[in-house]
Amino acid sequence: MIDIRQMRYFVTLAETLHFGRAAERLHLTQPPLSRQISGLEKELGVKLMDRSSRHATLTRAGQSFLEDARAVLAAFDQACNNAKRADRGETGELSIGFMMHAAHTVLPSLARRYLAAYPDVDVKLREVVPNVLIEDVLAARFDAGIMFSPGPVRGLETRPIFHEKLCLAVHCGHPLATRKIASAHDLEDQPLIVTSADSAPTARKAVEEYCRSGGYAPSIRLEAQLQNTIVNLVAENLGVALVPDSMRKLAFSGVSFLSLKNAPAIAHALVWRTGNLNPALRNLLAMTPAVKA
Amino acid sequence: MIDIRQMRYFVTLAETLHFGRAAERLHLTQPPLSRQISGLEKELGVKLMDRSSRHATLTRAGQSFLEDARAVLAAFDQACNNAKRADRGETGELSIGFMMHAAHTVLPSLARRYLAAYPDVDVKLREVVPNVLIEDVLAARFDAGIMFSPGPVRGLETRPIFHEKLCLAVHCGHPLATRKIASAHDLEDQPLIVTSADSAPTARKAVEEYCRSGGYAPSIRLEAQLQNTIVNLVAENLGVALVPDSMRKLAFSGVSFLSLKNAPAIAHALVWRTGNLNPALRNLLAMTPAVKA
DNA sequence: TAAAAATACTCCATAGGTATTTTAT
DNA sequence: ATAAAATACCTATGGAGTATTTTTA
Repeated sequence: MIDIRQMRYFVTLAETLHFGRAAERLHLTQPPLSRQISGLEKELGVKLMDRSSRHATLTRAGQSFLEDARAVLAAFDQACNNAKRADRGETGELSIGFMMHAAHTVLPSLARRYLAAYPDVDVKLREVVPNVLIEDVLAARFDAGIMFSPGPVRGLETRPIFHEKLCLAVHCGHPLATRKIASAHDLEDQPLIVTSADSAPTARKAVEEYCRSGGYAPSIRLEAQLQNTIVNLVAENLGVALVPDSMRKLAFSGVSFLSLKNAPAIAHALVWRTGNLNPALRNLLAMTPAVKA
Repeated sequence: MIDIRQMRYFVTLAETLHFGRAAERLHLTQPPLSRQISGLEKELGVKLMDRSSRHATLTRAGQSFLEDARAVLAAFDQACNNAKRADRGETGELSIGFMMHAAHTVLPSLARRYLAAYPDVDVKLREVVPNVLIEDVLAARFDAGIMFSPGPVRGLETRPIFHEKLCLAVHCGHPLATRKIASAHDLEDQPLIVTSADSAPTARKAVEEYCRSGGYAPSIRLEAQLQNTIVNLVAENLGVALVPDSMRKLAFSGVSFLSLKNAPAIAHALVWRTGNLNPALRNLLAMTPAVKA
C-alpha cells in the first residue's frame, strides 16, 4: 500500500534529484530511500525516475506525480491543522438563539467580541420567542441561547451574564407620567401589561413579585410575548408595565418611563445544553463570565 | 507519523460510527482499528470520536477532519491515477515542430488522429524553417519534428512517413507550359529555383539528382527556404522548379504544373531525439508507421 | 575508474491477530 | 446484563541500518 511517507520521500528526491542527498535531508541513509522509491514505482506500476550513476531525473510520469504529491501533502497537513483548529474552536459553527430584547442589550457586544476573537467561526444568530429557546437549545437546534434567566431545567445549563433593572412605563397622559420615580404601592390597582407565562415567565414573575412586595396582588390586564409589544400597548394607553431599563432608549412616542424605588432586576442568561461539546461554545462560555445578582 | 492508512480507517469509521462494523469493512478486527484511531487522535492531539458502549459519534474536530480526509484520499488516488495516465502518454505535453510544407500534407491528418486518440495531451505545434528543426529536436525544444527526411544525424531518429513525388512548376508563358509531362532532359539549361542547402537540403538534393539522371548538371539560379516561396518566384518568371506534388493544390496564378517522367520522390519524415522517453511521443510513433519508398 | 544507485542481510518497530477486561447503557 | 470499545500480549511484516555489489558516465 502506497503511503504518505513514500510521497514525502519522493518529493524530497525530486527536489534534490540525488538519492544520497535526498536521504540525508530526510534523515535516513540512501538504501532505504532507494527501496522506498522503487517500491513506490512498483506499486504504481510506473517509473518515476530515470537513474544514472551521475544524476537522477524525473520521468514525465514523475513530473506529474510530483505536482500531485505536493498537493496531497499540502492537503494532508491542512487536514491535520484544520482538525486542531476545529478542536480549539477556531473554526466550525456556533448557533445562537436569542430573544429580541437581547438585541438591545447583551447580544451586540457579545457577538462583536466573539467574532473578533474567532473570525473563522461561522456564527449563526437567530431571534426566537424567549421561552421557545429552551426547547430549541435542548433539541440542539442552537448551541446557546440568550434569554431571561429561566429556572432550573433538566439538561440545561444557565449562566446569568447581565442584570437589568426594571422601570415603569406609563402612557404620557397617565397621572404618574409627571413623576420621576414610582414605588410598589403606586401600582396598586393599576392595570398591568405583562409577558405571558409561556413566553417570558421570568419577566412576569419579577413583576408579580414586585407587586407582592408592595403588599397587594397585581391586576393583570394584558399579556404579550415581547417587551416591545408591551411598550407599544402602553403607548396605546391600555395599561402600565414594568419593563427593562433598556426600553427607555428606544424612544416610543406617547410613553413616559419612571424609575422604580427598590427597582427589581431581571437576569439575562446564556443557556446551553448539558454536554454540548462544541468547542466554539466552550470559547463563548470562556469569554462570558457569570455575573452576580 | 500519521499516514494514509489511518485516514482511510477513520473515514470508514466515520461512515459506520461503529468500531466493529468499520473494522469488518476494512477487513480487519476491532482492536487494531481502535488502536489506530486512538493513535491518530494522540498524534493529532485532537479527539475525533466520542465513544460510548452503544454508539460512537464524531466530535466537531472529527467532522472537520472527515471532510478534509476525504479530500486528501481523493487527491491521493487521483495522484496515483494521473501518474499512470501520464506514464501511458494519455496526459502531458507533446511539442511538434514542422516545416510549413507539412501543413499542406501529413500534418493535418496526423494531428487530428493523435488528438482524437489522446484528447488530454497538450499538443503544441509550431512551424519552423525545415533544417533548423534538427537542432531544435536535438536540443529538446521539440519532442518531434516533421520535415523532409534528413540524412543520418547522430542522436536523431528518423522515420519516413510519407513519400511525395515532385512535379515541375513553370511560368504560364514558358514554352513547356503547354505540355502535360516533362522529362529530365527538358530541364537542361533551364534556370532552376531550389531550396537552400541550409534549410531543406533533401529537397535540393532530389532536384540535383534528377538532373544528373538526365546527364547534366543543374543550373541553379535562385535559392529559397520554403516551397511556397519557390512557387511564388516561378510565378514571377524567375525560373522553373521541381516542387512537391501537393503544391499543385494551392492555385498559384501564373504557374503551370507538369508531371515528370520518372518523377523523383521526396520523403517526409518524423524525427525525434534518441532516448526521448516522453510517453506521448511513444504513442505518436505507435500510430505513425514507417512507409517504404 | 569513480560516483551513485541497487542489493544482501540484519534488527527492531509496529500493524494486526487472539484473548480478555473495562465501560456505559 | 450486555454490547462495544479498550487493553494485554503475541506474531510477523516491513522499514531502516551496515556492508557490499552493480552500473554507467
